[in-house]
Amino acid sequence: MVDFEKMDEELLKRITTGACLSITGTLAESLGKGQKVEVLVEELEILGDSEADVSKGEVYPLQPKAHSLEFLREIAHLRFRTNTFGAVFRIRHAMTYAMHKFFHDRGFYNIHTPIITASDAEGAGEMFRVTTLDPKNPPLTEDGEVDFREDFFGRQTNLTVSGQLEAELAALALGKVYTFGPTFRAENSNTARHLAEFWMIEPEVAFADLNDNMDLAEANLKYLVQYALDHCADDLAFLNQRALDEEKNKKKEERSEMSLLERLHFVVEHPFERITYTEAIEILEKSKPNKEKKFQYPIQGWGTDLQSEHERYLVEKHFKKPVILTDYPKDIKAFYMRLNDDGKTVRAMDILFPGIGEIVGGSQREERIDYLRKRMQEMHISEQELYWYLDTRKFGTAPHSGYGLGFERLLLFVTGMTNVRDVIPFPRTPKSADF
RNA sequence: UCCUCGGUAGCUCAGCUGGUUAGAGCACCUGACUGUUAAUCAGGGGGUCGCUGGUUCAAGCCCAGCCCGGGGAGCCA
Repeated sequence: MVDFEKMDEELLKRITTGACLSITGTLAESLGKGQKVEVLVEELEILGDSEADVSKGEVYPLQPKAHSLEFLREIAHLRFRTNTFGAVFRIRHAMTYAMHKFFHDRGFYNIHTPIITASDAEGAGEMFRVTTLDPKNPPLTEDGEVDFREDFFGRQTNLTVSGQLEAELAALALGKVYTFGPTFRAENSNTARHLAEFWMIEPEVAFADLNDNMDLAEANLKYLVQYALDHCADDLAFLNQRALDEEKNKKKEERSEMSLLERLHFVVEHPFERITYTEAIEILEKSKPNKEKKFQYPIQGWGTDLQSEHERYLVEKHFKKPVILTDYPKDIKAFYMRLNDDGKTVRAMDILFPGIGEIVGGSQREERIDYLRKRMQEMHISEQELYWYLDTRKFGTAPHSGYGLGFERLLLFVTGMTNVRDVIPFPRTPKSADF
């Protein structure tokens, strides 16, 4: 509250949207509506003018009005200043802290797995090459190929697509470990759920089977959601209202059945549904949309991977809660997953969340070296390159399990935002690495 | 990468079946006002209509290619 007669008019004029002020005054009961208290300004200093050069047609991009998230993404260096992104990134911090607390309180050790890696055999996705060679004039071998022996590490290296294999090494010594770090995928994925650089949490537990793994993951997700409810109430209330306002512009059938806060409470209060892939196929085959041919991809019987529309049906229509799908056919899963006694399925689990899809992917690992070698051969994965991984099976192996949790996908659920690009400060996506 | 919708002022958008000097609200500037809380009153400046090429007497509007963004799909976390 400024007394216009006591303040320098020129000074007041300089206060534009975005300016940084230092104010000294008296806190008093407010006469205005919509607020209880206000500061009666005695001293006012402008620490930082928000100086757009009007003669050049410049403007401070943030205006006192609602901006589209797409526009704010283009000015990611300034979007921290909006109340929406303030709330989102405070929650991101809280979730980071809560993640470490969850694992620490349960006796897990945090392992820093390498970001630059020489292995490219994991099959988790396309990798980014790391090199210091001159792209215009690389050293060549006699065969005319690029000679990576001349490269910085003396071999081809990439950015990691997963810390899992290294985490397994640690788990088979320390017992319970987890990683929490950046992960890179050079896939040309253009969706609201994928980033080229994202953060992943990968716990790995010795002597744990798939059931232990599911229990851990479910507890993990519920703990984080509960932590947000307990510690980020103001920001969640704001985001809840924001989402409700957004929904007003949508058609009735496109609106969600529950508000953000209702969804968070619901997840904490209800057990996740656990079913096998085989049971899921049966449900889908008998489902209404399948019989009425409403699915774009009709259920082709046992063996094929589920499409997004099938996962959404199970989670959003059939069970109406998070679903853990287990025991997938081995042919659609990674080489390190433990083979079941039926010889055709593996001890895999995916956790599917409403509106997000796969938020967790994990498995009980194949600890039996013969089975593991056989799978690697079938999938053309070099034993020489992964000798260090096989060594853990060779020398005193143990049953163990783990999973990967996509941090940004979790944040989508907790914040109610709908695009992963809006829950990471500086998103990296195909054709976009600004700031 | 595929399908689909879109790209008009700093932002959000309008622009009818192609037809004179391309509009609104907000923002910005000037002045007035001042118990104001995102939108007080009056006036003003501001647009190579994504880019390139084509059709036409005439293109913001039609056609082609490209670039960028949204939504959906695939890949996955």
